[in-house]
Amino acid sequence: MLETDKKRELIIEGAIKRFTHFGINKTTMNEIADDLSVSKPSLYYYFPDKSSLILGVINKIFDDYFEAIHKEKPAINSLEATLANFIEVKHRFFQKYYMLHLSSGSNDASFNSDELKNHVTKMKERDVEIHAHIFQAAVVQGDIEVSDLNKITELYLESLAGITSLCVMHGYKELIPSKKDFKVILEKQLSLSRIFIKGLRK
Amino acid sequence: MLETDKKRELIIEGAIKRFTHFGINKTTMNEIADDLSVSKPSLYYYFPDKSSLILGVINKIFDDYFEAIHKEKPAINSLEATLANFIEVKHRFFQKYYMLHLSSGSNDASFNSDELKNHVTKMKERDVEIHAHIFQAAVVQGDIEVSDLNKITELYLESLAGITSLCVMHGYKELIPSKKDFKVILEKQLSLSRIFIKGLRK
DNA sequence: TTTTGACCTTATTAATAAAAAAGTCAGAAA
DNA sequence: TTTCTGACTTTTTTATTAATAAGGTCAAAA
Repeated sequence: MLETDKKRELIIEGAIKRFTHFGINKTTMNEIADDLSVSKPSLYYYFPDKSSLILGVINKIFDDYFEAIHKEKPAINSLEATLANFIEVKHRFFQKYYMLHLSSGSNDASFNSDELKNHVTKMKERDVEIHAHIFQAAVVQGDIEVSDLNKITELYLESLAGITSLCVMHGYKELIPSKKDFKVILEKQLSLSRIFIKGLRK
Repeated sequence: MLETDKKRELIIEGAIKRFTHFGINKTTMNEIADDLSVSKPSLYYYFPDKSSLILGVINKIFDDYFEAIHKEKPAINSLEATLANFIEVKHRFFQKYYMLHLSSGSNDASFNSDELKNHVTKMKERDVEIHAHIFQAAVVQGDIEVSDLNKITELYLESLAGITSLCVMHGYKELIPSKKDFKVILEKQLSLSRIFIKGLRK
């Protein structure tokens, strides 16, 4: 049983390598199997279909993300600094897993099934919860003032995601944004975040 | 010469009707000609190709938009109220001309030529100028404080456009967003605008 | 319990033919 | 001379089909 979980992890890691390099749709189950020097039916022994493998990949990535976010949490006491750190964490993941198109409109051609879309949606809801919690702490501290905590948190995250979305589709001639493009996005988000937080102050 | 301009206007208006209803790509030059009870070569007498007709359409729409914005300008003295009015004006145009996809990433499949893309970009730059002017007035009045006027104005408009972009692609199962979707976008934008402005206050 | 070669089925891609739309031009109408 | 048109050509899009590739299964072996 423990061995089984280990094998699953190995497969997921192999899949991630292919996915991040060539994208989900351009990666075949055979290629993943060959990379690991196993046969295709072996893969299907651990994952009933490609979708569930993708789901496993997404789960792993989001687990890593939430862990990284969690590590940042207790670091600093200032709302602005905490959120800036969160943005940087998200940015690292965005850059690393860009080819999977987990962000933007969330529903890329990569995600065929509704199950996958719903799952990504759920992950985003968890992200909102975490951010709402941070905002709540700042409210308690008397740092900021919000009417509807959840609504404002969603608006905050959506405004940041919107920046990404626009920047990505603006320069969509290239398959993958340049280092510079990524940097521009990050700086815009940090700037917007600062203004947004200041706008919530009493 | 005056007659020629009038004919051009008539053709543009006919094209707008088709474009807003079926989209640019699903409208043929023959259909536009038939609607106006003229032959296709007549159209080509006034516009050398379809692109230039599209350009004429875009020009007219943006002229109307800037005129509507201009009418709102002197109305109120408060920055927040002025920007709210601007958002509502833009929203009306966004709704009315949604099928042309002038907003979002600006470069839709509708715009084949680079010329059209550049033109829309120019129109957006003018929009930034107008907004920057409004911000500048508020700076002079001591209402707000901005380090880089143009950068902040662009960030402001981009954050609003990002909201639209995300909302549109989120519910892209339907060809056209529902009345409710439009309303949600408007309210999010107004809310974000308020917070953003407050975040610029001293 | 885990793995595989051989197999089947479904989805993607490639090639080609058919249809439609963009664009032209000589000449007619105003 | 300016504006307009029927008839035409060229280019693009769409539909059809064949070929290939990828997803997925199963009996049997390790």
